[in-house]
Amino acid sequence: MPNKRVTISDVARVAGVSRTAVSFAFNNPEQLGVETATRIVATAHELGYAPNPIARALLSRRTGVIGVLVPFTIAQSFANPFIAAFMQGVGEVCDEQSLAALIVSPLDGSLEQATRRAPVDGYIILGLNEDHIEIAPLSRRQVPLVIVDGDASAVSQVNVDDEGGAYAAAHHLLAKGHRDILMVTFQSPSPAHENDVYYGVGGRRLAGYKRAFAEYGLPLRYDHLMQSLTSIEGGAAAFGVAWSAGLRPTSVLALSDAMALGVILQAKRVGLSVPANIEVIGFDDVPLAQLTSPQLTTVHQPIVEKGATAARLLVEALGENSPPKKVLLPTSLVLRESTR
Amino acid sequence: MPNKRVTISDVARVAGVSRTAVSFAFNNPEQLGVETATRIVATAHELGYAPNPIARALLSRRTGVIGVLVPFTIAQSFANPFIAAFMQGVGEVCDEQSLAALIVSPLDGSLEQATRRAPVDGYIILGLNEDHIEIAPLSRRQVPLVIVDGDASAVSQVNVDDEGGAYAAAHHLLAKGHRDILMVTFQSPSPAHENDVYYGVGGRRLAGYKRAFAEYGLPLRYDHLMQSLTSIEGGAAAFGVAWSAGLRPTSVLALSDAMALGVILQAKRVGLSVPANIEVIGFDDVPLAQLTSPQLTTVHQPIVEKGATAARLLVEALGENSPPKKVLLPTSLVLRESTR
DNA sequence: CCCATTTAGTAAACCGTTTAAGGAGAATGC
DNA sequence: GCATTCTCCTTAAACGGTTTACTAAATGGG
Repeated sequence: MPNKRVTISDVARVAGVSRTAVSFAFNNPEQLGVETATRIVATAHELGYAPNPIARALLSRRTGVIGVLVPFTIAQSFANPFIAAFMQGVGEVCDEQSLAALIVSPLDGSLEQATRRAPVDGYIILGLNEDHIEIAPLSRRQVPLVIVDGDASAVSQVNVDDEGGAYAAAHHLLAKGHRDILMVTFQSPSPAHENDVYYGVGGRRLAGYKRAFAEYGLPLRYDHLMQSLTSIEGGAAAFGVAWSAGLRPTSVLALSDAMALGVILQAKRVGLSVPANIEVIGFDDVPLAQLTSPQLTTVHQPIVEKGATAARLLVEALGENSPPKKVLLPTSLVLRESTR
Repeated sequence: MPNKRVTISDVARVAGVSRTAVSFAFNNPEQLGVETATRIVATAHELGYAPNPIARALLSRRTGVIGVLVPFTIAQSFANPFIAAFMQGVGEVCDEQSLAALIVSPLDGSLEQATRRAPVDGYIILGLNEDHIEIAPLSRRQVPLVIVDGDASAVSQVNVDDEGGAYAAAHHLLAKGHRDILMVTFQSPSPAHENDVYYGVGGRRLAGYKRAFAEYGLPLRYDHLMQSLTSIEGGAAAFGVAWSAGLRPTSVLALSDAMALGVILQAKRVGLSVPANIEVIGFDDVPLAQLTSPQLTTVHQPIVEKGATAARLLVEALGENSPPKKVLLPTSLVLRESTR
């Protein structure tokens, strides 16, 4: 029996004024006599009145919330150190702009469905192109967007040099003489063509590996490519499968740090020591990578900065007609203990 | 020049029907002739119409978003492994109930201000009592609430056995003969009385330490109690100050894992080896605690479950008049490598 | 063939605010 | 002393939907 929330009308009635007067008392006190204004405020306080943010948002067309569209469940997102670091960057801008950030996950498997329900002013979109089937309706509706780790022309985008970073990682191993290199990859969301492993972030990173291999006159061996989920468990599973299949690589290139950590875990389980018996390089350089043992050699990308940049671009896009911008952030190979 | 969003009126006009008909076409198709309904849906699709979630929320009094009120900035929250684990639990319930979760941070230093702007259906409140000055207005307004790590009577609450867990940790060290124990604590938010270190989570944990000390006929020595921020840096700083002050403890009790990790870091910096020269016990058992080197001995609390429980209770509170519930989850000492 | 019922749609009210336009009375200008 | 300007407050419309009540036409039963 939650007795109805007290509205502006209640305050108006009790104070014996119009609803407009109450609104003025808070937002435009100079329109009112001092005595009336203070009386209204007092009544409001007494009644425990707080303006309904939804009603306000409807009128102002601003919720003060920005959405971050991710292809994971909410639980997975919070468990994912990459997302956590990214959101930290988004959060910095939100804090400074007095905004809030909402993680928007697929609803019944559909991101588009989810966007129909989320009360947000605009979206940062992770890992999907502007013309992706789930995203296109948004741009069509002129919803302010920023694409991260994907392609866009009509809206702003933020990317990192995935290809270059991956090249550096693969080159490093090849230069040290490794020839039996296992690659652990994740599935790209909805590739443009079936079996198109070159789509999206994963594709760009693989392209980097490929270029390095090519420089050594080697092809990218698809039988040395294990696909799994981008999580510690996924990485462990991938290495487990490879090992069971009889592969005995001398090093591993993982498409994400989480997978790399899983690989290391599983390698230890089958009795290998890292980096003595097998060297492992990850990708992303999540904060966690410095805390594990061994510390992870990985391709650094400025995740927090990426999040902050995306948020800043979205804030811009929320304003008057601002032209779309393209930002490319650098990557770099960070040598730690999981390689010799 | 973002041409206005297409509204239900636009669709109605183009399709040559009333706004009601358009609404029916989506929510109540059986009220309409099949031919009309499909025509309306087609027009809507063509125009790229999507109902405005805000308008909908205003009418239904439901946004589908639950707020998590935390005393940190958004950026800090996402960087905080405890919050991350907690939100993972909240997220599990959100995923299953098709809800979203919004982290609500202080606005201009005031949580109460922040709650006036957030478009949410109810709040999970971390670490503040129901009658806290920032919270009271909410309960007064009958906003559905769940208090976590705090006291409540009119609304549901979720707690863990902080006192018991802390007791176990202190007891463990004392039983091994330690007598020179440093305690690293964080400041409780807005204590009931000035200098009341026994307020809130921190207070309950300290009380547990105190009980263990008492069993050994020892007082809680306040000159062995360093207060700092609950972060890795904060822990490092606290140990640094203690060390500089000439303290040479044989073990450390930290009120959070983050602080414990900071202590270990700083201990290593001054040339100590953990656990050989100094033993360290944390609190919380964040997922990270198992990945560090040495792995952290700590008091386990079921963080994810705590988040999920809180979310479930809030979902209940969102429904018809449901009585408030009190849940107490257990804690347990987990021995790992930071103790011998 | 007439009355009752169903079908297919509409008009109007409502959710809780803000804002543009306006009006009554007091103060000011000339 | 009358027109004009302030001051202070109100009325009404708007934001973008949903829902209740109602109506006109079609159908059915006897």
